[in-house]
Amino acid sequence: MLLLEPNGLDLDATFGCGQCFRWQRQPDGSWEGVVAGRAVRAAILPGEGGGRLCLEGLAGPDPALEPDFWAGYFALDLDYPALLERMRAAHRGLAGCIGCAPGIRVLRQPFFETLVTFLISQNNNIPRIRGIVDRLCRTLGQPLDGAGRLYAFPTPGRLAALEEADLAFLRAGWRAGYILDAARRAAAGQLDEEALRALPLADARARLMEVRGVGPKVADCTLLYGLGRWDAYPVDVWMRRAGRALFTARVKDPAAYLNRKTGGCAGIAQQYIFAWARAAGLPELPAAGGKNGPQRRTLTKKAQKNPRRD
DNA sequence: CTCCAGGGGTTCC
DNA sequence: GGAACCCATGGA
Repeated sequence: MLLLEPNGLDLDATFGCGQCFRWQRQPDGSWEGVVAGRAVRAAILPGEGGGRLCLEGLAGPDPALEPDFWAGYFALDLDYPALLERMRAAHRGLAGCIGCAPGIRVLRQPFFETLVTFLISQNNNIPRIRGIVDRLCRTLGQPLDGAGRLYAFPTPGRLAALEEADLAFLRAGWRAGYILDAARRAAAGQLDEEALRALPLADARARLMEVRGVGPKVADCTLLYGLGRWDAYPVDVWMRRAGRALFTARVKDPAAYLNRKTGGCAGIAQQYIFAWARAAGLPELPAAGGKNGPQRRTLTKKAQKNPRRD
């Protein structure tokens, strides 16, 4: 068992915000998840000073032996309270967004699974993403316990040997081919994690986008969540982007900006803005400049399907 | 039955 | 370059 200073970390908000898909909430409010072959139960124990983050090992190395690994995963090595204070001070609209979920932390997730899960996430919704990822791990990941409940994420090598038909059980649609291409490149050493961490941002991004199915959005999410590239969006950049989003929308509709095809990632600020959008109930918004205007597409589709007039 | 879910590839102009 | 369309699924 490992106890860490949570520094304001909110597990529900962090695991539920759509940056990760393998943590499962338990009836008692704790969370079970597998990270890089380590299965743990996580909970915030009440106590003085915001309590303690408690990590109980379920399989793999005991968390107590790897405090740095877990502190890194939860980004506890960053002074998040100070970071949030800077963000709040720098932008009024952003302050409101942060207020909706101040306990969200951008996790540092394993590279390959982040890449694959965000390939799966495209044009998809969170419950189904979770289902596909679960089937993927359950079927092709290494079992971590005797109960058949905990599985590691499949390795690139395991996936690289498969054909698209072998992944039909995933029911992931066209994304299956993308997964295989990513796996084959990773297995062949064409997606070297350390290189991607060290490369200038634009180069790392371009390298990722060589993978079939990786566009701007998946690349950005992988850089941020899976490669710890905080520099992908240095403070001034994400502040400017978030600021532009909020100002453009007159602090009314940041989600419209975030839904734009290439502008989806506002770095560390992104999840707070999404939290704001969720709290505000965003669905009916007419996505400003989205991939294709909803009404338009409907009309076109209808017209195509029903060419005859009356 | 229709829409759509936090993309991306392809194919037009 | 931008715009339109397609891609497979499953839930509402």
